[in-house]
Amino acid sequence: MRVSREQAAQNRERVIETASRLFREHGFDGIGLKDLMAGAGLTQGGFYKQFASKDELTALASRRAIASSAERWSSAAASRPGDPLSAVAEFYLSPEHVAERAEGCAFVALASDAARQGPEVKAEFEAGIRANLDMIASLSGEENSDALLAKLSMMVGAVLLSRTVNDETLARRILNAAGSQFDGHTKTTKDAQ
Amino acid sequence: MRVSREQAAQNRERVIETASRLFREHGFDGIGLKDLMAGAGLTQGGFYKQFASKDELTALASRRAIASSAERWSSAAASRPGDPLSAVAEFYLSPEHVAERAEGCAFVALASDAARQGPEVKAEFEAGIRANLDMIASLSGEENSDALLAKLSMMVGAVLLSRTVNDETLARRILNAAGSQFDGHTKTTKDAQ
DNA sequence: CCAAATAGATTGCGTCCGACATCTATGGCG
DNA sequence: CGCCATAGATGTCGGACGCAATCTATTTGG
Repeated sequence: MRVSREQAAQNRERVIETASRLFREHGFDGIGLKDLMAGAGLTQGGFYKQFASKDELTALASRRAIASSAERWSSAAASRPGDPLSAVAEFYLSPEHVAERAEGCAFVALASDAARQGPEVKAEFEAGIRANLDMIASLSGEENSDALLAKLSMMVGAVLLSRTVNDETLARRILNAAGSQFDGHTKTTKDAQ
Repeated sequence: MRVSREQAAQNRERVIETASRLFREHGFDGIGLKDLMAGAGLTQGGFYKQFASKDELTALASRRAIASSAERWSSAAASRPGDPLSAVAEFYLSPEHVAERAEGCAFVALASDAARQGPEVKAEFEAGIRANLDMIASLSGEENSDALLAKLSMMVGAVLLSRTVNDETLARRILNAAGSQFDGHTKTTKDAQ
């Protein structure tokens, strides 16, 4: 059935938005076009009128996922103007964020997958990393961007590793270990032995 | 055709070994049983006489990949007895290691995938993280295991992120940023601006 | 100690399912 | 009315998984 031009544009956006969540949850190879479209309330048939290929949607959804993650960073930073970096770390390294696979950090959820994708997808990740770095640099006033890159790497790695273990206690220990690098001894989550 | 008992055992090992490399290269969902068996010089037919399911092979191959990574850590550490941790970092954060997807660190290559797997696979990653932590703790003599966990997270995150970008210069910058956290200013790779 | 029977590793084929991609029909918007 | 976004059906391919046939290493009866 034909829908309004505006409706069609909204549908396209909804597909991208849905894909950004479902890809994070299941991986690029872990979910098919049928389920992606169904997640947006559509059927698979119309997919190729909106997108050239699954790869194109992969790139678009990557950009969306990364942008969504960036918003969470800046809103966390805004919540503690005095020390935005530790605010970001506290949010980022929380068990709640680790549990939110579909809406959590795109780097954590998709980096292993992205490494195997083509230049289009990698370009989105590259731009996302640069943007993220610029953002926390301007927020924190830190001049040494290498130190920020190292911290970003650590945060991504910590959440990633904490998602691969069964033991909840170990998962928190990893998060706390990374968190303690930010502020000496401020606990970022409830204590873990 | 029947082969000797010993030959069959070797075949099984070769399948696991092959899978540990091909999974790292293509992801758990990125390669099928046919190609996995073909990589070991066998056909798909006999798979289920050796393994209960693809998931079982996934867990076995994860263990193998992690063990293989651990060997590289300890051999790197052994190459510089005076400062094993920086030796590990230098090897780990090198562009060569980043390029070696099939034989590089299993955490980097498979962590995003592992986070979506069942408890069997996660158990292998959990054990691998613990073993890795114990190893570098005894090697470095560092008592603060949280500091080591943070460094491990940073190294994994740095290699992971550097694999997701197109720009080689940015990739090296990420690696160097992580490397500089180990020894103040020792360069871990050739200069990147 | 050898030959026949058995065990079992591997193959090739088949089934079922879901993937991506394409085409036609529909029916409401412009 | 004509365009076009969507639905539904279809094609082709590759996925996981299973089974019967094959052929030989191993075991065992003589």
